[in-house]
Amino acid sequence: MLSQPVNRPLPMRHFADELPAAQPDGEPSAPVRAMTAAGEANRERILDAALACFARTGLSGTRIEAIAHDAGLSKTNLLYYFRSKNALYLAVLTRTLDMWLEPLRAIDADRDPREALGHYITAKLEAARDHPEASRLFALEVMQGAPMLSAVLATDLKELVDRKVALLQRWQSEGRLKPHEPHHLLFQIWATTQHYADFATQVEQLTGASLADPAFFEQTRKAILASILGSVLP
Amino acid sequence: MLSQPVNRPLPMRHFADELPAAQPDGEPSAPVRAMTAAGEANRERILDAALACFARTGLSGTRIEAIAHDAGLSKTNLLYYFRSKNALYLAVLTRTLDMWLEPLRAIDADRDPREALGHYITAKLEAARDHPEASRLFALEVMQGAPMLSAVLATDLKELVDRKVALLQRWQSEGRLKPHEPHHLLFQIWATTQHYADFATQVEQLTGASLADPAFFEQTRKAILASILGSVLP
DNA sequence: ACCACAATTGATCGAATGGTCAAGTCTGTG
DNA sequence: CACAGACTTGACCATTCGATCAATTGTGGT
Repeated sequence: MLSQPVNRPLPMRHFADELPAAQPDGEPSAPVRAMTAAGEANRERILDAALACFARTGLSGTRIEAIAHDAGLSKTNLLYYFRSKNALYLAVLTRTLDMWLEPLRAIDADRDPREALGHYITAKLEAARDHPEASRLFALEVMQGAPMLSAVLATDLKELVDRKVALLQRWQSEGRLKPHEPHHLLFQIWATTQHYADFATQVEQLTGASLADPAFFEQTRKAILASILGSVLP
Repeated sequence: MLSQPVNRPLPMRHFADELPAAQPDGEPSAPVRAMTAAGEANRERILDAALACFARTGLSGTRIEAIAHDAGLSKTNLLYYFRSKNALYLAVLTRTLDMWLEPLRAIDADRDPREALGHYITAKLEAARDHPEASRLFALEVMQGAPMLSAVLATDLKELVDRKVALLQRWQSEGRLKPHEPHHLLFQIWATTQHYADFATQVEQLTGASLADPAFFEQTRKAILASILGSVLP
């Protein structure tokens, strides 16, 4: 049984905690005094270190002390900035989520379908190359049933995807795309691009290369584009 | 510091332990007496329960007691069959690996490329439908750098993949497949099919359906076949 | 220079949990 | 039936790890 949280006053550094912050900004409404520059920097370093650790060993697999060590702080000091491991995990997730969803938003009704989808695939593959930890973090989270993210996924992501699916359907009805269940198209793009981040170990073991290698990146991009665009463009 | 393992005699049930068993069969070389029928059944139930648990919460996230509970045994009794959590985890992995790789082996030089690849994709999608936990287990393991599987992956899987890649290249040089980097073809098949198992939560949240629904399964299969076969068949 | 509060630390607590031990009970075989 | 050894159990140990607390140091603003 958990002991009642007591809810004593204590440091205002702990804002984006268990529940999504009331202020979407993430900043505390009226802290008595602003956070020191060093403090801000520490927060960032912690979040970076936490992302790396959580992406590598998952929530339960990472010791809070390892994160602190990687960030160059003591465990206790880390707990000063984030009241609990769960709070830190959630903070990392939310901080990364926007960046992760952004490319999808860029699929715009004004653009040419071929160009929009091509850009999207390229952007996703670049994200897989530049932020593989973010990809792995979400993969781990979603694969385990998204215990912390299900709410956001069911609302924000769902809504965003619904909009894009509608757009793809419109393009289809206008004859600018071949008939093709839009959801599957999205899944296919996600799956193939993220595969190179999530399973980088395997990819490297089998091909000897990684997305960090520009030639391999371009080869991969071409392969994905050919397969996916080929099946949806008229 | 770990205390020296002591290595006392003790029960012979513990065979496939930390390291891959000397006997690939997995059976102890000459047990004083054979395992009881009930014992065998328990072993299986433990492995089943462990697969489900590990796939849901990962190695560090599952308590050994939860597995025991799901299998209907006491924790101590489970530890009688598997000397440690790691040993059990490894046993689950190896037991599942063969089943997981089998469809790839079925890609045969004698068969027609279209038929062989079509069968492979279908088989992988069926596996994703019928054994999503196995898919998730491997995904978790590989995403974390395959700490327990890297040896097997680097040898068995690598060798198998090399053979199939060579076959695909031969088909290409014979003009029976369009030129297409074979590794990417395999990755694409793996990524798209496994996606429906690994990210089932997300798929269900966004589409309201799962592979368990025959109509959705068939729709998915068609979509994947169209995209992948379309890009490699002449 | 002072002071309120941010930042940092080391000691410590307590629950969770992997694993051990000693003592059984059950069962197939001679 | 007797017994060796498979199977089962509950008590217990040791450690890890998240989290708390009290106390100290650093620092920005007046």
